Amino acid sequence: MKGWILDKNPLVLLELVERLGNLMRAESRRVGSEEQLQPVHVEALVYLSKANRYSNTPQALAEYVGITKGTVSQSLLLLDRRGLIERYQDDLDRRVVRLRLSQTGEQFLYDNQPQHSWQQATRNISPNRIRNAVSALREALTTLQQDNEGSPFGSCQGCQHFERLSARAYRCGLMGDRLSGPETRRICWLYEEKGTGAEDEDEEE
Amino acid sequence: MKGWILDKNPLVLLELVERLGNLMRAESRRVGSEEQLQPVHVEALVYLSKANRYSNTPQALAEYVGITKGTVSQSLLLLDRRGLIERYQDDLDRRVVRLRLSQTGEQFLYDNQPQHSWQQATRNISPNRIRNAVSALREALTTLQQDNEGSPFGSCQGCQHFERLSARAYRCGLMGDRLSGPETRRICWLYEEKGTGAEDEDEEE
DNA sequence: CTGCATGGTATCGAATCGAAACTATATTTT
DNA sequence: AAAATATAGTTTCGATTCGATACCATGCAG
Repeated sequence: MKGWILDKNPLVLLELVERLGNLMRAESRRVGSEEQLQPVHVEALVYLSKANRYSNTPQALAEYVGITKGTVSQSLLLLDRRGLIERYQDDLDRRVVRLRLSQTGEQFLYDNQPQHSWQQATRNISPNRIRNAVSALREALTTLQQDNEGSPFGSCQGCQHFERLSARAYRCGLMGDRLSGPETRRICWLYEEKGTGAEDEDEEE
Repeated sequence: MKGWILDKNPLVLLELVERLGNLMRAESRRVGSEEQLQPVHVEALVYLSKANRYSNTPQALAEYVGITKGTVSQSLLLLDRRGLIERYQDDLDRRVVRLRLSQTGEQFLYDNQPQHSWQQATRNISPNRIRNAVSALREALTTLQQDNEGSPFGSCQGCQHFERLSARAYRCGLMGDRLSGPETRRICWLYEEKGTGAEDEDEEE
């Protein structure tokens, strides 16, 4: 048994992350209960409100919420029946389905504000402390994703494919598209850490 | 410049917390799959390994994981059948059921180490940054719990009922029991924030 | 054309989940 | 002390998620 007290213990941090995660999940449950939506449905809507053009597909969503594509397909069916999202085919690859929030979906998020309680809860935390916490958790997330070789999910800043063409013009080097300023802040599952290269290469034995 | 303006945005922090939560949940799923256990079962085992004498009940567990007592009852039934936990009646109040990990349960956690990947992921984060992150998240948690009037869940340090009798003797002022050193570090759902507490300063790196 | 990979859907059984009814023990009121 | 109420858990029910698997359609390589 580890006899560590103190806030420096990573396990204390894990404890907090899990508890906060549980509470926000409960919040999603509360928000969705009125519309008969499960937490995962609310999460999906929130995700879609934040995903960029490469990441608004069932597969990306499945990776993001950590469930299988079959299950996601079910959830999307439900959300579609309720008119909260729209599904349409991709032009180039007709296998892929693209997703977007419908007007009703946008309205739902606007009315219910799943993130409101979090904003309230963090209103008195100084920007500095937020930034420090973000920094630490981001590092944990990056390492965790590398270890599990799961999909990254990040936004353009910090992505190795991100290119700045001029003051206000950006570009994704991987896909070749030009990106608007706001789009560079959305969630992308093609994200790859701008590593120094020789950091943690796969060393098998 | 390493810092990015948006890092100060609480929503970025929420995003990280939720993603880390999802990943750890997936980790629980992975850990439990071998024994046919659902994530919530693994979470319950981990909780029981950390709960103090006032918090090893179905009700506390239900509050902690954020599901209803009926559902928890089901899960406990399953864990009992598998021999991972033991249930016994409380002496004073015969309505309450006390829970503890069985030998098999302890062994299961020891063998599978649900927290291992987290420990790995945070191994390179300096104690200072951990402490800062803990401080920020703890404040968010406290406020969130107050707003939702949910149960607190904390450990003795920082609890207003905590009394230090001598160098190594402690006491819970609410329940009146003397507590061992290790016990003061376990999870307690009677926790109540010490009203006028110490303010933590911001530390930059 | 053929074979194979990939994105998504359909189906099925197992299990969670909340709600509500229910039991048993405690506590408060009358 | 009896009655009313509160509390801790269990049980039951129907709805839903979930993973696994099979399946379908499109893309792609040879």
